[in-house]
This record gives sequence, structure tokens and C-alpha cells, in this order.
Amino acid sequence: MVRAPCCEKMGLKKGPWTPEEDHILINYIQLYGHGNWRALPKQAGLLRCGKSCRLRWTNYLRPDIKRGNFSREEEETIIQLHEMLGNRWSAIAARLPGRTDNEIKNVWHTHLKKRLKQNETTPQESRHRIIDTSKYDQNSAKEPEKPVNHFSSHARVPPYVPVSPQQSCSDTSSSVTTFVCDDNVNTCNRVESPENLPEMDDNFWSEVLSAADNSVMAGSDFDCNFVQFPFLPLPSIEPVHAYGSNMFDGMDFWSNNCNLFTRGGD
DNA sequence: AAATATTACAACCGCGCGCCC
DNA sequence: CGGGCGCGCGGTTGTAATATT
Repeated sequence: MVRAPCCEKMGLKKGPWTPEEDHILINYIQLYGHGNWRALPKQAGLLRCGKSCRLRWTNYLRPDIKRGNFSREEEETIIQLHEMLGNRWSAIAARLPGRTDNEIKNVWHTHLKKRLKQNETTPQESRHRIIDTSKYDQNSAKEPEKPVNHFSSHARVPPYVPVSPQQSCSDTSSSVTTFVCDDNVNTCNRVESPENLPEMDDNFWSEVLSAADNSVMAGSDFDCNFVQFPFLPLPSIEPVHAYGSNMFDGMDFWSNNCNLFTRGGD
């Protein structure tokens, strides 16, 4: 069987994705979905192969991905499932909502495998007590808070940034949710040029997270404090289609906020 | 402070499967 | 039935970030 030529032979780009590419991919999938991965990059105007687009979407950009470190419970689940299923990462991922097979595989190879090996060398340890508890507070049932990396990637900047909460949205509760912006779209243009971007220091991120929490707390009438990251011209901002009614079920910032707006119509 | 080693994880590669013609 | 194609999976690599010497 003859395979299609590989990306580089077709003059397609490889390597890390830029925020601009992410943005294009997100916008395209929001508008048209991803029925045909092979055709997608061409239609979206990306110099990537379909496979690369699919990987980027499923492993990083998908709105239902849970960002941040794995909880102790998740790690225990992975270990147990791996015991049952072996290296069937996708099967394991299917039982861990919001986690990708790639992420689980990485966690396994970087943390859990080593931990298991360590435990093997200490036979007095109960077979089922395979989690390394040494780093947890022995006097407390609660594990110490781990630092949460909400945007772990080498593209550590989300495609959307917060501005003043001028723009509000309302949520319709259909299975495919549409967001209607109440405010004048021009409020988005305030960050149209990079020099107007808020500085991304610690304060910046606490504001992001606090804004995210506020959005969730506000329920269906949450405020959308996020606008499009200005990689592309912003003729206008228009409502986008979310991926389903469960989009706002969780508390995850990324899931809740990265798809609120897209590039406006031409 | 610089060099080196280690870790973490996004991205790539190749293979196999299923569907369609 | 078999070839072409698209997709998903698991293994592996590349490299930035971090830790250690």
C-alpha cells in the first residue's frame, strides 16, 4: 500500500505550534468542525498536515481538556487502570475525563513508572499502597497543594486574554450553545495591538483565574471578560458556537473561557 | 556563574484498523 | 477481493525548563 507523502515533503510545517496557528485552528473548528482532518489544514489556511492538526487539537486545544497537574486520585486511577489494561493509553484516557492519552502516557513515563519501581524495591510497602506518599503531609489526609500550571505547554500563553469586564454574554441552553454578545464589539479592539496587552506577571494570572471563577459563579449569565488574542485582524467579534451544552459544567478555566469569541465575520 | 544532567511534555512517526469504492 | 484513504493508537524524539554540580 502506498502512503501519502509525509508533511515535510509537501512543504508543510513541523514542530511546535505558534499561537497564531492555534488561533487559526481553533477558529476554523469552531466555525466548521473537523469532519475531515486531511482537508482541514488546506481549508483553514494552515501549512500543517491533517495529522498534526488533529494531534494539536485533541491533545492541547480541545475545550474539554482539563489543564493542570494530575490529582493524586487521578494518578491512582491511572496506575490501577494500567494494571488492568496495560499500555492502552486511549482506553485509560477514556476513563479519565478531560485527560488525553498523550498526557497520561507522559505522566506514566515521567512519574508513575519511576514511582512504581521505587515501591518495588521496598517490599514492606503494601502492593496497593503504591503511591509515593513521602511528599505528602503525613499528619494530614489532604495532600499539599501542588502548583497548578493552567497553560502548560511551550506555548504558555492562551489564545485569549482578559480585559476589563465590559462585555457580557448570555447563555442559551440548547445542546449547541450560542453566545450572544450584548456589548458593542469595539470593546475588543482595545487590545488589538500587542503593546496594549496586559503584562503577564503574577497579578495578570490571578486576575485571569479570578475572572474565570467569576464567570463560572455567575452561571448562565456569566460575564465574558475575555477577548480574542490579537494575532489576527479583528474586524469585529461575533458570537461563536460552543461544542455542547456541557461546556460550562466544569470549573476549568480553559474549557470555560477559551472559546467565547472568535474572529468576526468578513 | 557556567556547565552539565535531568525532567517534563508537546509533537512526530509508523503501523494497523476500518470504511469505501 | 483488494487498493486507497483517513483516522487513532502507542512508541519515540526533540527541546525548553529546571535542578544539580
